[in-house]
Amino acid sequence: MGRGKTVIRRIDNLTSRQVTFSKRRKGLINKAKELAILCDAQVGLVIFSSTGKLYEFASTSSMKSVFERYNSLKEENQQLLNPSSPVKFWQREAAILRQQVQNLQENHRQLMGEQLYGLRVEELQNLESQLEMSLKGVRMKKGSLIHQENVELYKKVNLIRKENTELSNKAYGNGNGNGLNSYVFGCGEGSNVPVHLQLSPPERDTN
Amino acid sequence: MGRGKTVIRRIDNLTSRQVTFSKRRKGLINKAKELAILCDAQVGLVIFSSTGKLYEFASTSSMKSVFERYNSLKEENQQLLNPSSPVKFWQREAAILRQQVQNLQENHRQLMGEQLYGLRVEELQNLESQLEMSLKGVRMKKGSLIHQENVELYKKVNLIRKENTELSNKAYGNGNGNGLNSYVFGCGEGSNVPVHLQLSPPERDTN
DNA sequence: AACTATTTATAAGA
DNA sequence: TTCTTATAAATAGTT
Repeated sequence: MGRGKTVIRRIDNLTSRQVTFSKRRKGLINKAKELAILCDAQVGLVIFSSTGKLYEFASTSSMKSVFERYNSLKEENQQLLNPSSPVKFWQREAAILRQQVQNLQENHRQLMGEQLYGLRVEELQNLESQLEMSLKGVRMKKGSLIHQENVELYKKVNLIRKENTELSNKAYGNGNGNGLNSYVFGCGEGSNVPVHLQLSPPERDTN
Repeated sequence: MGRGKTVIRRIDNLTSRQVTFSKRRKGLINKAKELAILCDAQVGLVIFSSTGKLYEFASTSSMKSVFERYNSLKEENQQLLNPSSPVKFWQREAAILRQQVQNLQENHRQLMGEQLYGLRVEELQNLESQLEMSLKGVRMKKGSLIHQENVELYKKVNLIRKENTELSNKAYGNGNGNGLNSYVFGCGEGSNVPVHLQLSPPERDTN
């Protein structure tokens, strides 16, 4: 890809070899990244220049984890002779779990309304029903939670109001106030207007 | 490089992800080879597919030598190379995966409208919005799928109708039939009633 | 698995 | 080194 066709053979000229190395190294690492992201793969790449300088890329946290995975997998071949080895057990365990994670992830994505490509109309219909059910459940829960909170707030306000009344009575004498004046007490600033509290109306259902 | 510009983001569709993986993996390994030859570099490349399958390339005799060089340069522990405890690795792997499964399962249950106990109103609100979005996506997908199927059926029916007309003309001579008779042909049994097909109305949106 | 329209990478030149 | 540009190569979408 360039001004001329290139034969794959060691570049003799030092300068152009270095330039090519720099360009292609960048390209290679970039492609490794893209593969990892696009295809959900784990990639480890190590490059030593002819002068011994190290360049690396690992799609996961560290090159170490890539190496470990590589070695563990390679180890499998040697452990094959010993079928009852604990390594085998854990490898199988990991494989099962990995599959489980993949299934759950796919399921999750579909529940999030993504990755709907392969589905048939019937399957989409089921998904839709499921989502409607879920939505209903969530809305009910939210509604009852809000209701409950309101009830508690209402109680609290009533309690405070009662306290106010009692304080008012204490301050102005027992037979004096009619109880309505108690509202001018309150919390000092900002709350000198009577508050009319009631339960909030039930959540409207948009369905 | 292809029929369309590609955004670097996980490919949702499983099939095309696998196809892309296969193509790009080949390309990447090829580029790694070329870099090694052209620029006289030592390259090690390890790729794990999302299903856990291993692909590798090492420009020198073995991946091990690449790792050794890497480790000696990084001055890291050499125990990676003589894996004294592959069991440990797989145990850790399994633990991580198990945690992942648990998280996904909890998430899944909440998306299914279950296990909503600990959530606050705000969290429920977010969940509700998410579900509404998902539902919208699913309905759109379903709608377009049904529409598409209808369009194709419509085309097919038109084609068959045309064939019928032509057959009718052949059977009764060119100037003879008025074309309507063609309907009495058809598929033998069960379909001797003229069918009036049209595109179905757009999906009603219950939202 | 092929094909091909496009995009992307890069060789050569500045 | 870095930028530009012509061209080779890779590959996304399609068959």
